[in-house]
Amino acid sequence: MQNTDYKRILVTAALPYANGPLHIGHLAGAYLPSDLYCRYQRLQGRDIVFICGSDELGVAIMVRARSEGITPQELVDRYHPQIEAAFSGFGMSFDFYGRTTTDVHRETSQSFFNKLAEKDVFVLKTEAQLFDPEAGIFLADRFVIGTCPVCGYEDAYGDQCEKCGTSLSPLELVNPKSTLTDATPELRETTHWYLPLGDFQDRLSSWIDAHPEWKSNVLGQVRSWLKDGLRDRAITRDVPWGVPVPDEASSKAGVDATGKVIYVWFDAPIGYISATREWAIKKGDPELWKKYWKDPDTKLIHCIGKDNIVFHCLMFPAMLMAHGDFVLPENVPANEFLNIEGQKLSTSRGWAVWLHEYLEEFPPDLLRYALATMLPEARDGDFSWTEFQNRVNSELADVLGNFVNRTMTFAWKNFDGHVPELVAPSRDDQAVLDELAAFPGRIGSAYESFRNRDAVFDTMALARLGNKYFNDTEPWHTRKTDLQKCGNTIHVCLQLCASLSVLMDPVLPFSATTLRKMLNLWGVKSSRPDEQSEGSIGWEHAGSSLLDASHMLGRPEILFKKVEDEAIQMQIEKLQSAGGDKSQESSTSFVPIGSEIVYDDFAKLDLRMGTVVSAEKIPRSKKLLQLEVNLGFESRQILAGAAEHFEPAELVGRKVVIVANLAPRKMMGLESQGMVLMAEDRDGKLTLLSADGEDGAVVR
RNA sequence: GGCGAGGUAGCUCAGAAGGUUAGAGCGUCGGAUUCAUAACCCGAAGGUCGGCGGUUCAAUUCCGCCUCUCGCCA
Repeated sequence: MQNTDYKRILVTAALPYANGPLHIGHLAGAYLPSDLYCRYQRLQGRDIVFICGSDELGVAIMVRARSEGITPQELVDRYHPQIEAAFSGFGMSFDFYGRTTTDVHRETSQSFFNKLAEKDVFVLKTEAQLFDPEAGIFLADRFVIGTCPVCGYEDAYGDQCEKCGTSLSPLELVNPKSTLTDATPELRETTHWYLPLGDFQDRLSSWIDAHPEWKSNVLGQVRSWLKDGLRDRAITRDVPWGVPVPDEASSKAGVDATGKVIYVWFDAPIGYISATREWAIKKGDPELWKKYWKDPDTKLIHCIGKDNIVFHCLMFPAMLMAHGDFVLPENVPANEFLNIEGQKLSTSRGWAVWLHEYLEEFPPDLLRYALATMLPEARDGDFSWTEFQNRVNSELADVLGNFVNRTMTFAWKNFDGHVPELVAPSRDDQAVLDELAAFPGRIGSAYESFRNRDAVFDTMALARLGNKYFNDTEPWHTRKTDLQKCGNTIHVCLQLCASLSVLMDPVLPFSATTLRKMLNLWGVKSSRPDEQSEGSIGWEHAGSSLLDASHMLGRPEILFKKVEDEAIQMQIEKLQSAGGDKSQESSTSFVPIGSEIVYDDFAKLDLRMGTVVSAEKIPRSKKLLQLEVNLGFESRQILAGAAEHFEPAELVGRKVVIVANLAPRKMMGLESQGMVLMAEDRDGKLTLLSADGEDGAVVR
């Protein structure tokens, strides 16, 4: 149930991981939605604090720094300011943007950890893990590579072979190697703290059950985890980059915690708390943070992408429950993912729109608006540059910008830049003013329930209403026939502009400010935390007239310039060349030549010619085709992983080379008696290997 | 493989305690208009609501199976 009695709101946006720049997916997932919400709430005059910061700890950053030959601190010192600058360029209105390498964060995380240790929440387990003797650290599965015991692929990861898809544990690899140093890992015993999530299962379940209003994608995911049953999760790591396990906890447990740190997923959400503490310190009231984290009158909202659901809906709440002093999140409105031009976003492939690059080309409001209309609220969404252009040109410029512009220029041309008086309003005039009164409530309730797209759409509807009213009342006629009537129209249109300047502020904060300047409208509350605003005009006032008759307007200017085709074309080309170059780069590299063999090794293979007699798809398999191959003297059933490359019909009658003495193997319940040889291009495309010999001919 | 979320007009997406002609914006086509950023306004065409079955007087909406996309887990 939604409690509306909260006295204050605390909003957190997922901490971006400081190992690279931000892209459009970040913005669409967590940051724009949370910023819309916070700006709206500030205009409502609510007591709200908006917290975010860089997540700077953890193995991935350490590894990245190592590969660049710099220290982890140097790496995060590079990205933290970049990320912060991109956020600020897009107008993210954080009350505080922190980072997890601060003393306050270390202290906060450790005391949280200690508190849980004191309460005997943790479980300790000792296990053998792979240790890199050269780097002096324990290795996550992912950082061990070696030869796959199943298919012989030499660069299989410790958790899975990417070639044959087999799930592995690092201990199964032949010739395991550390990806950090190439050293051969050794098995060593190590002890770790675990959070026994199972102990919280019942409390988490009933807490989740009390929130049927959460988004279905979130509830579905969380219930699925709960149904599976929650397992213990290790919350410490043997890694030299993180918050050290505190002495109190380690001596209490009697464990030497040298070199052990708190797992990044444990300390990162605590980063919300530590950033709030730093905010309070900066405000000169160091205890102020407690009001937002510990007073049950606080409504806590976590804005995240869907990849973070389990941590924010189960793990962190369990931590907060275990600690006992903190409020639990009231909602976790997670968004889905945003694709770009129909393809999954991929930073490694260069398929991304980087925020700092965008800011060099276009004003931030354009992307804020376009993204807000495409937010992946219920399912994965798609960003395309032409869609961006359409949104900007036909909605921002044509509908909103043009409405403001036609109203303003009309007022200047015919009323000397003054707001005409409203005298004896017609039924049409009054009807529009009445409609206006409903907008703040309608848009507001959409923001309130995280339906941001609806909110933005309804905002634009006000400009549409204005255009229609302008057309219907035809002031360009009435200025000659009935100046009073004409004045009424412009009066009402100007009121709509003024209201828009407030109602559009969450999505288009920069343009809203420009519009207010054009209208010479002062005294509106700020939607930013850092601007001292004496303003008394808030969200609810936007439903009524904000401009007095004879109020002097400022000069009109174009609010939104159209985006030209060339600019869009450039962006598309840039994207494709970035994405294309990368894929070419990876595909130009041929698979390296395998290790040398002697003739006898080759002679073991019995290769034969054959003819495909029949071919059909195997119903439940994506890759496999079931082939009947005639070898002249006998017929074989062979399963070939070629379903994605050939239609069964096109294989029938083809001459093929097969490995005839390969041990039979069962796949999908069918026996495969051999293997059809195919050539695999760098892009993974398969073609048959063939010759003209008779069926059964030996291939040498 | 198990689980979760989705598959609705050309595009981006709403919606439906099951019930007369399934909606919006953009795009397209036609009309009207000229104050305005060749903008605005009006109208029209466009959908077997992923497929197949079932429940029902009635399903796109409920149930089952299948299929495709994305994700989580193993």
